[in-house]
Amino acid sequence: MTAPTKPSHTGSAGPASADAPAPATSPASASAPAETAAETAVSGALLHSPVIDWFDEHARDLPWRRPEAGAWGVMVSEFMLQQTPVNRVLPVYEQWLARWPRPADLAAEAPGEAVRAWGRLGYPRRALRLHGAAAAITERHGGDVPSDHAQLLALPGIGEYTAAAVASFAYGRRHAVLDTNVRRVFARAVTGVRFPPNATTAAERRLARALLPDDERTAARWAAASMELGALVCTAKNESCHRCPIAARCAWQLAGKPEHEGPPRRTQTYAGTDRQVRGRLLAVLREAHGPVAQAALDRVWHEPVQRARALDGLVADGLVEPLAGGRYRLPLT
DNA sequence: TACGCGTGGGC
DNA sequence: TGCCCAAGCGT
Repeated sequence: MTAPTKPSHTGSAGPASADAPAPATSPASASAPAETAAETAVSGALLHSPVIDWFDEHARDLPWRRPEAGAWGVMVSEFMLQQTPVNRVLPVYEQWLARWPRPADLAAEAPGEAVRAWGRLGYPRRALRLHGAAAAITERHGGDVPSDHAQLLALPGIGEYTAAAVASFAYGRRHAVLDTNVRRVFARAVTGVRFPPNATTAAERRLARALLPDDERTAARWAAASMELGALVCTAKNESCHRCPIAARCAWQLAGKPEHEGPPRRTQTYAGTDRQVRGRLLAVLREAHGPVAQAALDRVWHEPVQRARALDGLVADGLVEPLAGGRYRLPLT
């Protein structure tokens, strides 16, 4: 119930408190400038107000941002948004919350029902983990989503980003929320490069912490605002610098928007992989309400070795339950 | 650290 | 058309 809706923020966005003296050793690529903590603090304070003001004006009205979503709504949305676009999440989110309005409601269901309701959002292990997290919340936290970062982090499917996001968005806590959007905004606005490194670095975490406003409420607004800026304006492709509230201070803009240097950005293959086979197998099981015969699964992929490997993988992951007589179903337990 | 893990839309 | 991308996590 503590979801911060649209509080005033214009208060003290105090100077950032950097814990580390200075990132003396910049990453191998030399992409990060050797900023002092003091310089970072100054630039951070200059960024907060324009970005938060922009957010107040342009933030999307998303269901998990409404007060009635609660911490559970925020948490469900964060699971679904891990690598899946907002527009595809919206309908599934609404159905999910209507069916399981509290963690205990989901925990009382078979995990296979979570997998089925997940539909075509992709990465269905997230559904299993969300079910597991709901069970853990019911058992260990009396059915309430914890607000403590460490307790969130201990739940299945919740990593560094999601723990910070739930604590910040649902409870207004002060955490560096470092997702792909924020990393891109920082890479451009502060570091002056087009894209962040492939994997999150210690330097990025330091920077995110240094840029975090001291005031808790302001920090939570900043987290949501910087993320939204990356999602709507400072996008990976076709960025809209003309709409950006900090374009005049953006290091990348000031440097003439240089092209990406360094290692190629990671791209994932899909066609012909086990992943594609797993997707087809699970699609059959989702649509069948009951055990499925081996023969029905055999039809989704012609190559028997890969097909068997994919099915074994699904079973090993707990997404599929093998039954006697070569039949399979979504897991009941 | 790098990789495996789904799915669909935009260009 | 392929390729790139989308609020990561676990190992």
